Amino acid sequence: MINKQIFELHADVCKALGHPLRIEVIDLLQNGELCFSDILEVTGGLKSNLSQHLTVMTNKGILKARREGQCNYFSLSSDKVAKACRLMREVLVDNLKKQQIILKKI
Amino acid sequence: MINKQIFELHADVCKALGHPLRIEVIDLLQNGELCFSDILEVTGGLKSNLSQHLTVMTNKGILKARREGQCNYFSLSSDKVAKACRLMREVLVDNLKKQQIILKKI
DNA sequence: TTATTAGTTCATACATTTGTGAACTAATAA
DNA sequence: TTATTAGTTCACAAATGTATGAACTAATAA
Repeated sequence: MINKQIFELHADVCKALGHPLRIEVIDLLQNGELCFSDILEVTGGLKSNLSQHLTVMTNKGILKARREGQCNYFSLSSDKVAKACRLMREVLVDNLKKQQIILKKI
Repeated sequence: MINKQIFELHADVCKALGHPLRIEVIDLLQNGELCFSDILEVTGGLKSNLSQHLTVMTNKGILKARREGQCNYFSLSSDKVAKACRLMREVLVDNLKKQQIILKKI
């Protein structure tokens, strides 16, 4: 299949959403760009770990990086990422609501 | 942080998109429900493997399963999943276009 | 020049996901 | 009852992803 290659690339971009720290970063950057240390201050954890996650997200094209002097600023590559992320959050919320309804029946 | 739990749940739902076979299944189901063997016929591979992927997607609430006699029918839990998936595909396509432009400059 | 800030890269250990084939279950047909 | 169809579950090996701390680089300040 010729399409299998597309599915691999597509899944690869989607993988960039599949980690709690990366979701947190996407959430943070919805209000505009932030530099590395600002992101680190909010998320906590090791800087090496954050740096690696940001690198992955940038390589997969969901973040843009812009260096200015000592600082490295990160932003979402497009609003499509934020939109997709919000839709998946809605899917989560809908699931949790359904589970609540099931819970009440028991 | 109280939010960290949300990020974990959110990432967990997003993880369900991060595999080529699962992307292919989401693509397939955009036209409506299909039973297991119909999906297998299109995607190929081992039935045990497909079954496990479908189970994960169902558990994470992005697919619904409906048993009818011998057959197990699968469908997208909501159009939000399909929409998010299409947005991420657009992100991929935009990236590939940008790479093309860079390539031409070289 | 030396020190500091801001972040990246690397090696490695650890954890999670994935693929595989065999064994299993549940529904229907012979 | 026995066989077949349709799919699930299981155990385990292989591959991938993640966290950690130490070493590194590049830009600015003293």
